[in-house]
Amino acid sequence: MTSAPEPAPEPDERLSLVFSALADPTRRDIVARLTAGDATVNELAEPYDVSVQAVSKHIRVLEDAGLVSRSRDAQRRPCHLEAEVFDLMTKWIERYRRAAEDRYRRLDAVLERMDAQDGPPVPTPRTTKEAEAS
Amino acid sequence: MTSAPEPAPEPDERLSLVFSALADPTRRDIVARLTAGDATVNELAEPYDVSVQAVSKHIRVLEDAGLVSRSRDAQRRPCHLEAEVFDLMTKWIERYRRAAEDRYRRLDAVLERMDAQDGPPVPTPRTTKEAEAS
DNA sequence: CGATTGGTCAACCGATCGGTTGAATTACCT
DNA sequence: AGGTAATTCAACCGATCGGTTGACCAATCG
Repeated sequence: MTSAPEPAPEPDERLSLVFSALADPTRRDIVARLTAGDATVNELAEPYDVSVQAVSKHIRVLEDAGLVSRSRDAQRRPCHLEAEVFDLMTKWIERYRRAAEDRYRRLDAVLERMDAQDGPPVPTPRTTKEAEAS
Repeated sequence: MTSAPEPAPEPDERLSLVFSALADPTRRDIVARLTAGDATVNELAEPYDVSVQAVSKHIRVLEDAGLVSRSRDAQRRPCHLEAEVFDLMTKWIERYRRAAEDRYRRLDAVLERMDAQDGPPVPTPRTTKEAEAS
């Protein structure tokens, strides 16, 4: 009972966990430091002026988000940065960055056409309502 | 007093705001829908079964994070998705994704060397403690 | 003008968060 | 076996979060 088999969260909740985990500056700093190599809880806790328990909790959050994994080394539990998750984030972000770019391009095209002819009276970009109707 | 000039948050806090804003699935959904075009608060609130005030708050959070901007159109306040912020996130993520990759490459090199000679007795990756000493 | 539409402000509520302290657990070391 | 180092568990605390309801602007329409 001590180790539940982790019911494998669906990707949307996974994203929530990852973003939420990285919303805390201390947690981001821990991630940054782990890029230099694996580290134990005590090593990670040393630079901050909070209790070791607090850092342990932070690591737990990162672990639940899939950002770090841990192995066993005697009584130590070294933390290891998982790279895979960054791909997940990059994919999510890239999708919307690209969409925004496309929107810019479309707007540019409209402006160009407006410039070529005289002024059509609808310069406002389409709302989602209008988009649904198409 | 009603409109403070926004003291321009430093990049680290900015990252906290962005990640925190995107940690909520409703907010991510709003962002997704805004890629199809600008939309008003009421339009954005319509699909969800929460109050308009709640959605208004969500939009406020996205705005504070710099993810959306708003203009005026009569009594309407159309929301517009800001693309710039995604670059900030991508830059942050890419940095650590790359670092993780480098770490893999270094490990591969070590393993190769171990394979060429007989076995050097230190297969464990360096800890941050050790990294500091170098 | 008064009524209505679009949106926000204010106060409140239960849940979660980041932090604490104290006790328990686990594995090593004489 | 006893001691101690590394980590986690448990209970608690104040602050913030996501949500509600009700009142309050602000701008348009009759």
